[in-house]
Formats: sequence, structure tokens, C-alpha cells
Amino acid sequence: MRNQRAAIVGKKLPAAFFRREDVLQIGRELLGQYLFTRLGGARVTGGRIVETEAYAGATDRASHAFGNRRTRRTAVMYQAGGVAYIYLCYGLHALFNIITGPQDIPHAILIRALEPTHGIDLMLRRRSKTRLDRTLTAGPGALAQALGLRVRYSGASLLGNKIWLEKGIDFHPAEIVSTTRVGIEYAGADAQRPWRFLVRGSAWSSRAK
DNA sequence: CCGTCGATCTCCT
DNA sequence: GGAGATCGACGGG
Repeated sequence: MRNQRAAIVGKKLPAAFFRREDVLQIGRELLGQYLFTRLGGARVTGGRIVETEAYAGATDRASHAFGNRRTRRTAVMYQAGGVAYIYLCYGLHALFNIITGPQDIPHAILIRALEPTHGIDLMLRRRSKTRLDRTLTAGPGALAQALGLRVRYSGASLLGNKIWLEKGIDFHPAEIVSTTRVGIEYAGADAQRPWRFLVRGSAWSSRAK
């Protein structure tokens, strides 16, 4: 009942959504879905996802879990889908990922941008901004900061009432752009895979090169 | 508008 | 010792 009450705009995405094997398909389907947080207080913050990147676990050179590498940082990637993987990038920025697939399959989806819809004033405060524009939540580091997502929440369930997803828009394939992922030039042939997904024409996407 | 650069944690060589 | 799933400040055109 508590979880029902936590829903803001629609039904929560269930464990079965996250535990499917096809990380590329989930990466596409996450576009248009709502991501919400209620962290450090009563206020809900979030919006509709407009940009994702899929990381295909053991076989993907761009993945932290390539070759089934296990470190303290990446241990949560091996849990069953539906938990957060949050790590520190360049020593500064928390990057938020959704772990997908069955247990021991370390698939992850990086959430790169969203269209803010809820708790915009609190997100502005977390980002030390006064005006709402695309820089509030465009780019994975900016998005995580706006939502209050810190490394300490890595491993948190996405099925509870602190961090969760809800049903939003389902886009037609023609409304989705797929292109190469950002910042993984070291990944050889995997750097060329079109595993970054964007809502076509969205004004809220990152402009990373 | 664009390119450059510093910040500074985790993991790898 | 070096690089990285980044961002924002700064200086030049």
C-alpha cells in the first residue's frame, strides 16, 4: 500500500521490466518513462527520461563489468535487475545507472538526460541554479546531482519509495535516435556500437560529442 | 560560438 | 603513474 501511495503519475515499473535479458531493448523502452527520487526529505524530484546508454556487461569493452570484472565498485552490477549502480566519474560526478537482466548478468543502462517535471525548485537548488533550462538535467553528472543521487545509494532498490520509475510515454521506433556512446573511445570496436538512445528532437538531451 | 583546462576518486598497469 | 560512461569556468574569435 505504501508503494501504491508513492506513485505520482502512473504505475511503478515492476521487477519484471528490469530483469529481462535484452539490455538494448530496455534502453530504448526507458525513453519516456518517469524517474523519481524522494531523498533527504519529503519532496519528490524527477522527470521523463530522454537519453540513455546501454552497457552490455561481460562482452562490452566499454562496460565496467567487461570480462566479468568484479571490484567493490562493480559488485552491485551482478545483482538481479532493478537496482541502482552509481559510481564516481573523474573523481567528481556521480553517474546513475539502472542494472538490468537476471542475477550474475551485469548489464547496465546509464541515464544521461531527462525532461524535468517534478520538484524543479529543489532540483535547481541542488544544482545551484536559478533558471530552468536544459543544463539542469542534460548530461549524466548533472542529472544525478539534480535528483540527489549520490554514490552512497549505489545498490539501492528501484522498486521502493526512495528511487523508482513509473510508466510514462512509449515511443514509436521512428521517434527514437540511436547513435554511438559518449566518452568511450578506448573501447575499440565497441565504441562504434549505436547503443546511445535519444528521443528524436527533444530539447532536453545532452549535447555531448 | 568554440576549444582548453582543472577538479580529484577508483581501478588498472 | 595514468586514464576515465563529466562539468563548468575561462579566454579568444
